Amino acid sequence: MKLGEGVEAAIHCAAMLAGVEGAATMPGAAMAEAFGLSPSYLLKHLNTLTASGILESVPGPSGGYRLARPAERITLLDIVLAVEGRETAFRCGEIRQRGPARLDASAYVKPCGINVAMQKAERAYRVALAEARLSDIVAEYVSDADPRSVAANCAFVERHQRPQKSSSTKQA
Amino acid sequence: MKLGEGVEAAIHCAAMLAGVEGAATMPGAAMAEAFGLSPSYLLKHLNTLTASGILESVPGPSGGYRLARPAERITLLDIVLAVEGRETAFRCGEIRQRGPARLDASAYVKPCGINVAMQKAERAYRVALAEARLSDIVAEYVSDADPRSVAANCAFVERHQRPQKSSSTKQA
DNA sequence: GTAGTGTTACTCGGATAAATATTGTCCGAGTGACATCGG
DNA sequence: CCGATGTCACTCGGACAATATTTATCCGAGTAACACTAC
Repeated sequence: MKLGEGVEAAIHCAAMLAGVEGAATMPGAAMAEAFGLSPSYLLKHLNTLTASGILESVPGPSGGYRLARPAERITLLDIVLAVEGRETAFRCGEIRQRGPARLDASAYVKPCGINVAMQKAERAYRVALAEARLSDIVAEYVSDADPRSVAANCAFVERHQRPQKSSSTKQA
Repeated sequence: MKLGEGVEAAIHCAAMLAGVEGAATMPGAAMAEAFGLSPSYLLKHLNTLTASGILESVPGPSGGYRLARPAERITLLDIVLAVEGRETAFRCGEIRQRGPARLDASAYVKPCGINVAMQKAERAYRVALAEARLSDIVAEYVSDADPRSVAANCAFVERHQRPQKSSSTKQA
């Protein structure tokens, strides 16, 4: 029961990218510097988020990352599953079938009760994460957090975001 | 987001020990054979459960393990926390403080919103696990599972449990 | 002055090592049961 | 026959490797901006 370090970084980056306006992008190196992380390692996680369709990446100068869809349609569950993998934390190995006397398959058609209970708990976990939209996280941060912190982060975003001239579709 | 293999084994062992009557004990080697696991490795997890106060161990011949308290007072959360550790899966590294301009501590008195959301989800997970009592797991198994499986497991318990002389020696 | 072109610098992306946690195995300490011996 | 005693086998417990996963790093492919040259 341990989440990787990268989950925290991924969520923070996504929240920061939610602050960039329109189709502008922000380089991964800037976010790495912002959070004091290894640029190369952060890139790996951002790449994973891109592969999962949460972020979009633009190569070349003035390139970087941006959200692939509005922050209202991105949940913490999306990010966690992308970084940590989609499979459940508890995986039933069906060790009951290796029991004292292995009966034939007809005795194991009903699912293992332990597995059911564990999956039920994990579903509650995922539901709670799915209810946390990235836009909510950002909104609460802007309204509740210390104004100095908000101002500093907004200034950082303004300073490092790279507007896209030939942007195809999105305009704020 | 991955639970260790030992969690499944620990829960199955606890469920099996719930079937042991009175103060009788069951050797770890028997449970290892029952589930097709390495005896030495299973002992490690059972030892952890003992250290956490969930199981009791009796050394010597006719020794083994038994539940330290009634199955009604043991939840899946107890077992999971004992095996996987009590700390939360998501640990906030406060990377927000390593941001662009590190403000003084007064700007970070409010907790990180991301951490709050993650902990809220994990609390839901733990609540669900805490609601799953070991006695419920066993009861549902006895009533719902295939009768052949129940009979086989009961026979196995009867065959391998070691009654303790210094306590109420129940003979079935 | 303007358009074309070559260079350059900056970006992401994947392949490659180090560190850490998990899994698996082994041997030793301790204890109750059993057989033996003496009364 | 009954009790004391020494030996033994069986138990858990912690220390020691092997493996898998996570973390961290480096170098390469691609692209748009920039500077330069020619017209």
